[in-house]
Order: sequence, then structure tokens, then C-alpha cells
Amino acid sequence: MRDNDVPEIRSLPLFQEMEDENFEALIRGAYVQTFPPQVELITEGDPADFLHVVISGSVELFAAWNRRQTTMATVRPISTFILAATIKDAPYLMSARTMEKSRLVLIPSMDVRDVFETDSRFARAVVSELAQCYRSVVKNTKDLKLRSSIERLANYILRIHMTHDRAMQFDLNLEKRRLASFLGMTSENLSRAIKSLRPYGVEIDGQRVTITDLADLEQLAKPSPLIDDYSI
Amino acid sequence: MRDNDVPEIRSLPLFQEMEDENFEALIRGAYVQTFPPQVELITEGDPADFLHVVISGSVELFAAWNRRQTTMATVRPISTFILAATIKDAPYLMSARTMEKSRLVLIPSMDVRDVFETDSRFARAVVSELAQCYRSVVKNTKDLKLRSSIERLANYILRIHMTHDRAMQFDLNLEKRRLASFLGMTSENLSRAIKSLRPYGVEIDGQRVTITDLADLEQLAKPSPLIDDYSI
DNA sequence: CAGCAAACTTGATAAATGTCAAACAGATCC
DNA sequence: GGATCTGTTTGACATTTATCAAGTTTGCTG
Repeated sequence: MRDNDVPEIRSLPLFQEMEDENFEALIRGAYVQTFPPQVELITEGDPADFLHVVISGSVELFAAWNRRQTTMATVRPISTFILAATIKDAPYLMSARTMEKSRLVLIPSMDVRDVFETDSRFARAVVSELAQCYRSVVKNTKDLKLRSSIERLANYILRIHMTHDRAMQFDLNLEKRRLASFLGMTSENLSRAIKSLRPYGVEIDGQRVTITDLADLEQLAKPSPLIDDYSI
Repeated sequence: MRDNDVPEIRSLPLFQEMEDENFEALIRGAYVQTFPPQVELITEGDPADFLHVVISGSVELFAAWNRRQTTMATVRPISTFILAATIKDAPYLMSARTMEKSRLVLIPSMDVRDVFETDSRFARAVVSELAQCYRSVVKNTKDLKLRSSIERLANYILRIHMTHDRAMQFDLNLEKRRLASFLGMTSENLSRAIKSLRPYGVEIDGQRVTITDLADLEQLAKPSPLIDDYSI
């Protein structure tokens, strides 16, 4: 692995606390690779051979069943994905594909498990990361089961708004068809949901989102920290 | 805590590998309590003061938003719940209530976190448990997003069938209204889904389920290990 | 055992969401 | 710049799911 990629991932909470020598060991066996857009990196059901770290670009996690497909999450720099499968030495539950040209670090799962066994600081960091992931999926399930598609869209917009320092204008960082799939609806339905949000203070033109009446939007969305705050 | 409760929970994977003295420390600070049916044990949003272990009976995990409520999971002996919140010292994302008279062990979260910091065998067991939980929720999300309500019911029946040693007849271990909520539908819709499964080899009379044509049911349900096998 | 309450079922209807087809828009490629 | 492709939007319609209002069953309790 090229050294100039090391500092970036060393700063991840997952790798921050571990022993230097163990981090070196992980890095020694790792590959750095740049992938073109729309490359399928992993396929659900395959053995989890590598822990993936996104350095640049973005990756879509998706799942399929019976000719249907759904976007489960998007991963942006700098973060890891499929840690659970790596640690449990279990098959991937989701597939992953690059959404754009992306640079990844691939760390052999066996190395991760070895270090996990010997470095208890790393083991604790893994716990923290997994607990976070688990809670995120639980929040997502609540979003899906308790809200209508319009409410999910409204809250999605508010979440982006929050992560963009409460900006009243920002770009969707996702194609609409992927956003629709992530929110559990069809593209057509998303189009209509966008239209029906206009009276509640949201204009969406292409990728550009403008919140024209935050209070109105919040009254409709009724955001809850126990669903929408990914930091807790 | 009464000693006769110790052996049962000691055998849990979560507690099996840890040092004796640390297990003793957890037990010393723990409470054992028997609750009547329909008691709300924890409320979402509250700080996670205790790790809960179900010794007997059963517990429903549910979540609410905007006057809507949904069953997220049911917990049966012997297992723990809300481990992630305990470890992260974060608020509960779900509420819990007893479904019947139930006996629980409550271990102060602070004790769990203390032992977690010092006992690396325990920390590793926590990882394994969390990874398992995470993967279960991901499977559940796939079930929800990729399948219709009838398909979810069909696969639910097949899962119970599998956990009952492939018995062709068994009882639902859940009230129908809870099952409906868990599967993400209304009671009325579940009633109709049950009826519409009859031509596909499933008879349900009260709590009693009889699979009359397994091949038919499987052809409809198309079960996948990556959604329905909770052991991987 | 009667009487009650809760759970479940059924039918009618409404609302939400998906499907299909076509039009449209923006990007990309000779 | 026109041709083409992909993604988006729109309209008409179908399907799925929810809601409401009875009934019916079940199980409990006095």
C-alpha cells in the first residue's frame, strides 16, 4: 500500500486507537485501488474477504431479491463498510458498487480478524463502530415502518439540511432514482412526493433543494432525534 | 441477585468467555425481577441505565412516532436486549414491554461498560453479539423493502417452520396483531394475507399453523439465506 | 354459565403506492 | 450541432395497503 494513503484512514475512529504495529500490519496487507463508476465491488452472498474503506468517491450498498433491488445505504469518505461480515467471517448481506470514480483501501478480512483478536483497543473501536451501525439501521427501520413516503422524503431533506450546517439551499448528493430506492419508493412516486412538498416549503429543481419555509417543512416532517439524528 | 439465576445467563455467548471475577462483578450489581404482562420496561429516548436479560417469558421491542407504533422485535429467553445503547451510553431507540409474565435480569449499564473496558474477552463477545444484531436488522430491512406483505408472511411462516425442526404444524408464538405490526402491516391486512396463502399450502386456524404443501409455499415465498437465515 | 372485553375477521371504501407508456430534459458522443 | 442515451416527469390506470364499521370469535371473570 502506498504510504500517502495511510494518514487518511489512520484518523478513522476505527483505526485511531489501535497499536501502531497492528495498524502497520493491516496496512502492509492492504490494497489501494481506484475503480471506475458503476463497478460492482462486492456481491451479496460472497465470503467477506476484505474490509473496504472508501477514500474518495462514493459507494452504493444495495440488496436484491427475486428480481427486485433496493438501495440500502451510500458510503462516503472516509468510512468503512461491511465490518460486521468481516468480523463474523460471514457472507456479505449487501452488494456494493461505485457510484462514481472511487478510491478504496481493501484490507484482507483475515488480517482484520487477527488484529481484532490481539489488539483489545481495536476490538473496542470495532464495538463502537458496530453499535453505531446497528443503531443507524434501527433508525432506518423506524423511518420505513412509521412514516409515509412523503414523510420520509421530508425528513430526509431535513437531515441533509442539518448536515449542511442548516443551509437553506443545497444539492442532493444522490441521483433521484437512488434516493427513491433508498427511501423505499419508486422514482415516479418520488417525483410526485417532491411536488406535493412544494406547499410545505420545499422547492427541488434538478439536484438543487431550496427550503423556502423551514417551519412548515418541520411541521410536516416532525423529525425525531431517535430516528433522524445519526450522531446519537 | 439470587444465585440460582446465575447459571442460566452465564451460558449466554455474551457472558460465556469472560473472566469469572468480572462476571461476578456484573452479577453483584444486577437485579432480578419478575414483571407482570404488559409492563413497559423501558421507554425509547430514556438513558440506557440497564442491560436487560430475559430469563423467562417474552418481551416486545417497539417504537413509536407521531401516534403510530410498530413492533420491532420480540425477545425470548435467554437473550439480552439494548446492548448497543448500553455500550454507547446512548438513549434507547426502542421501548420494551413484557408480553406475558416475565423474569428479567437488569445489569447496570455502567457495570457493563466498566467490564467492557477491562475484560477484552467480554469486549470480543460484545462484538460478536452486536455484529449478529446488526445483520439481523439488515435482513429485516431487506425483507421489508424487497417483499410484499404476503411474501413477508410466507417467509415468516417458513422461518418458524425451520426453527421448529421443519415441523409441518406449529403454533404462532405471537398474537396476530403483533405479528402484523412486526411484518409491517395492519391486522386486517394480515387476516387477508393469511386467507390468500391458503391456496399456497398454508392453513392457519387461531394460533395453529399447518403447512399442507411445503413446495407450493416455498415457491411463493422464495426464501433466501441472506434474508431468512438468522444463523449466518 | 352469563356477560364482558379483547382480539380477530369481514366487507365496503379510501388512500397510498406501483406500473406502464409516453413525453421531456440534460448529458454525452461522434 | 444533431443523435443518442439515460434519467426524470407526467398521466392514466392497476394494485396494494389502510381505514372504518360491523360482526364474530375467543377467552376471561364474576
